[in-house]
Amino acid sequence: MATISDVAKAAGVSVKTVSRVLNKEPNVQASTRERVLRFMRQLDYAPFTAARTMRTKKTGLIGVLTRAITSVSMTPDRAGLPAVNLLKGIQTVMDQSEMLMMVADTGENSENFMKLTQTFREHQVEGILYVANYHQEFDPPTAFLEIPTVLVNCFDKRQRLPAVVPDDSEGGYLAAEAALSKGHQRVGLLTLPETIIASKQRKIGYLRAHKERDILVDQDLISSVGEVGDSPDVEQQTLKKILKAMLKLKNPPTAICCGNDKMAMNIYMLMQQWNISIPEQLSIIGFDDYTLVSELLNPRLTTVQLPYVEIGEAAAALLIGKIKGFEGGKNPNKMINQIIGPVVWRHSVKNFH
Amino acid sequence: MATISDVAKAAGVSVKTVSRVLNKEPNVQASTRERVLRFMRQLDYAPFTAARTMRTKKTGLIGVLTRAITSVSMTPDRAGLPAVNLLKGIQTVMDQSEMLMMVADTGENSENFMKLTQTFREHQVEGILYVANYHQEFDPPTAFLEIPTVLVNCFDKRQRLPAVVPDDSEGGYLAAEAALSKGHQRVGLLTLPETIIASKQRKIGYLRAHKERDILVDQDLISSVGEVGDSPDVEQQTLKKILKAMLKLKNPPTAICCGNDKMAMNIYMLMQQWNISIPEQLSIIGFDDYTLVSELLNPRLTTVQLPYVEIGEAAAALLIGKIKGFEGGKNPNKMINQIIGPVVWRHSVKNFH
DNA sequence: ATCGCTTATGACAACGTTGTCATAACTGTA
DNA sequence: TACAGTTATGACAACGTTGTCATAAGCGAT
Repeated sequence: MATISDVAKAAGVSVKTVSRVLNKEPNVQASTRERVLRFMRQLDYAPFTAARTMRTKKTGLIGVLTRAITSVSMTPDRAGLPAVNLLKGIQTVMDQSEMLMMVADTGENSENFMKLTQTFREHQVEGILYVANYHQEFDPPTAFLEIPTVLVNCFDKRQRLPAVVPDDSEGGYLAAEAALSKGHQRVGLLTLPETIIASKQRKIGYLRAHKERDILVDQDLISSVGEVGDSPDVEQQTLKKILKAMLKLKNPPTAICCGNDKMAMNIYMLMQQWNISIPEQLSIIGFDDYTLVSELLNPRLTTVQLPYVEIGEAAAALLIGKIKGFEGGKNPNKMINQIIGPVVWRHSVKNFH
Repeated sequence: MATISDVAKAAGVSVKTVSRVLNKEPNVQASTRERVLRFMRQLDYAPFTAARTMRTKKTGLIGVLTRAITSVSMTPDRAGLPAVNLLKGIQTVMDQSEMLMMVADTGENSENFMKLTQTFREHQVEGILYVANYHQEFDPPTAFLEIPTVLVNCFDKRQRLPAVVPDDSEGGYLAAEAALSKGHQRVGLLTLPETIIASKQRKIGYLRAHKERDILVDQDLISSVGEVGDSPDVEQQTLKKILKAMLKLKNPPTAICCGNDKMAMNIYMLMQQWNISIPEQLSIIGFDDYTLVSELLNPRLTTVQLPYVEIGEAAAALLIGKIKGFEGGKNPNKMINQIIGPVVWRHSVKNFH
């Protein structure tokens, strides 16, 4: 591999001059610059990042710590939108900023986690993105506090680190509104397990929407489906039971807000079995806009978009801003940035007006 | 940040001794080692990879060049199994080998591609994995030939680089056999666009299966669905037309092998509309085992598994083998390694026996 | 011709680590 | 007691690059 001094020798200049050309510094004569560049090409010279890093302490590296890759499941699980979409958003921004991602997947065990953080430190990453695969709380290790870090899809309760997360409360509001604004009076809410943050927050939004419209909330129309560890089969059975009970009420719901699009899909299946037509007899509102599901269901699913790509972008922009020293991202001063997408209107909600 | 010489000074030894402890070299007295380690912890010392790399030229870095992240589509497309599963397999092996992935997504434009390759070179990656998002041919740039490289889900026609790809021919054979072995005599084949390598090879396997059983192939039962650029809507229309024609034949198929699970899903929808029951009136065999689809369809889909995780693992093992100098991976001597999964039996194929 | 100012270039040290070689301190053997 | 062989340690250079400083060359104004 040719080095800077090989080029210098060939071009008959000092290494410093080659360095200047390399870094596009001023005060190099055009003719000299040309010649140096010519010899660089000729010798197939490539700068040696390690040496450069040694002097400048800059690597152009961003460490991405995640479970998004390993969590891409071969078996269908409760999880909704694949978390890789977060990476997609991050990738886009990194690409524009000439930064390179070092992706480390933590897999299942969290001891791996500390080891990988250490490795990042040794490689002198300039910033860290910690990407959770669903909206959750996260207690960052001290190493994170020493390097510019942004949390993605999770947050630090003690607010020491900036975070970008879905605005689930607003999402729950939008989901309920999707039904209420079309004249529905009895709107059911089937949430993911209650322990999940998204469930709690969306319920808050759902309640707010009812309050704003002075529509009384019926607790019989609200239920969480299953526990966190449930197998898909168990989950499906639980859903069936709950839904059956809800539809047997003397005053059943005319619309149901689902925990995610996959749950909506399961409901579609049940409705088909029970010969209940969507949306004529029952309207369905999903969550995620997992288009693989929402666009393929029949009728297509009206759902609240969970903008993972956007969230990833915002987080990456925020981080780059922190590193480069200028304020970047959507709300640079807020510690927790919340983002939610719009309702994507399709054909699963009946209009009573 | 503490350096090796800070530690040396604190412990009252030379830097070289600290270096020896760091690299677990022999010939260090136990007591000295202890003391050095103690001061390392105390000073929160972390070795500086850049400096180390400068001497050793080893980085522990593997460059992964891919479109698997960007290609995670928000809009439903023809693509089958998400290519991130390949990354998942790779990740597992890298983790075990103490290697770190530098993931660079090439996105759409291929000029990016050369730039990223160059960046890898500058960062002194010890090996490169090029991950295509569907089985295709690939013409590697010369830079790839100078660094240990393994192609994943694609291959070099001139066989200069080792590759791991799906065994689509065998897959096509297995798909056809899934029907033939259950007594079907008229098995349809609906392929993805003909230009795709998978389509061609699977057809070969399909034909071989028929030949082995001395069952005549009827060209009317074979068709490719759509062109590469088609929108989902157009594709669905095309599928509808082709399928309608095929089922109207005086001697219609009793089973159909699909290009992928998504296509199978579309067929399920059509069958539902046309009131044709699966598998009683028509058996369906998928491809991919995209469980999100295959496990949720009703009846669950019998399909040929496309083992992306395994393929990723094999490729990574092969690369690590090349780098570490020992023979690794499944078939270290073959340039093109083909892998396919088994038929996953579910309930979409009728048994005539 | 002289001065001051800008532009172009180079010499040299430094970054943190490890490889090479030298040497001191021990060990066991004759 | 002397000698060879092993073990533990350190001094120093080198890796490829860039930051600092020095200096030479060119230029316009006096």
